[in-house]
Amino acid sequence: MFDRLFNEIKSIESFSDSDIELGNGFLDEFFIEKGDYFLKEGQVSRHVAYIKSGLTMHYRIYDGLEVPCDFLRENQWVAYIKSFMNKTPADMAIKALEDTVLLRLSYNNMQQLFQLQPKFLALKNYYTELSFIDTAQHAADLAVLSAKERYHKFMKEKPDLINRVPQYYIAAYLGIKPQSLSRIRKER
Amino acid sequence: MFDRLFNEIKSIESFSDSDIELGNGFLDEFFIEKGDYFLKEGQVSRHVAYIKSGLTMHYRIYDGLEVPCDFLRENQWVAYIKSFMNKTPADMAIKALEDTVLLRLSYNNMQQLFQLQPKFLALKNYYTELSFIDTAQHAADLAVLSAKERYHKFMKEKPDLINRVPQYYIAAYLGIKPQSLSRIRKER
DNA sequence: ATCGCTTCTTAACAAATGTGAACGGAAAGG
DNA sequence: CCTTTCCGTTCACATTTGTTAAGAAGCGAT
Repeated sequence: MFDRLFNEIKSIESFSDSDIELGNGFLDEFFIEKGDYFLKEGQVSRHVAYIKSGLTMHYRIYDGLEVPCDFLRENQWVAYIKSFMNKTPADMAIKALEDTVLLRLSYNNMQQLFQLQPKFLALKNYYTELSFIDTAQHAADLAVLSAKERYHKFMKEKPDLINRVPQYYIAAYLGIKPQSLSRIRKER
Repeated sequence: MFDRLFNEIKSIESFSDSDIELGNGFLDEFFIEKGDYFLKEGQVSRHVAYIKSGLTMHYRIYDGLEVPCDFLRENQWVAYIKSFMNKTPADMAIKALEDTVLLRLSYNNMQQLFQLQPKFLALKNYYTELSFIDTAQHAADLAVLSAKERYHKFMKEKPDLINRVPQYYIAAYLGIKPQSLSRIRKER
């Protein structure tokens, strides 16, 4: 059932089958309906989670407007590291844009897992680095590319999201207004 | 001599004095002249380093233009995780904007350190998360703030860099042209 | 299917940022 | 010390993006 996650994990840190079983024991399945929250602003994040199916969005509110900074979907990990690791109230929220099925790992379970098998620490490191690289690329795109170029790149790299994420969220993610995105889309 | 680094490390992961000594044994001091490179594009990064003094800049070339994505200075760690961890050629360069004194840690030494004391793995995790948070904030600023707001925020948060980094680099970091930055600076 | 609400589109105009060029001063190198 | 190059500034004008407002289209709930 969770083959994809486990095969991926094995290839990253050469986990044994017993490691996998160990890890599996600490996960619990969790469901979030479309529009509901994985993490609300002000809460301390207690879990990270692997997305079995569905779609989540990290975002902040600026001037009453929801501004996304990340979209995560099936076969990705969702977490707000800043709140989760430091146990501080989140200055950001995460909500489901679709009905979403998760495999959750709590903070305490994660710490136990790290004690029992330090390779899992290296694994978490690995995933953090992946997110870091993505975020750095997004920042570079915002600094260097025009609005039009950012949209075309988004379309090329995440074509599935174009139809799963409302356009005003995509616009905000790209740092432009919905009307501007509409204008860009109209050109050819 | 390295009190600041060691005190910081101790407070993060409750390292003992012998841990600190262990770590210290794996570091070597390294000097980079202003304008020289910590990492060239195309090279595989072999080290991370703690900056004792000086200033470095991560950047990419776009249209023949150097576009910074990070400035790091004394008491911070400099690294290009993507190349260093995956042993892939860097798609980015890091150079010194001032004469810079580093404490370097090689990839092999880091791995040894992780074997001998897994806490160091948690420490690396911690520093990666810090950079991640900074980068995510920078991306959000680029998406949400106007050029003027980005500049004022930069001035407020990193006032020392205003005088240490050439303005055309700051402009590129903020995602604007040098002339626009000049115009913003002129207004009062 | 209909109603009500949200999202998307369009347009005219305003504001912000980019472009190209010129100038002057600062810094670097001989 | 002089020369050369680089950097920061300024300006006029072009282009991009934002703003405001309105209507069309999509979507959910009844």
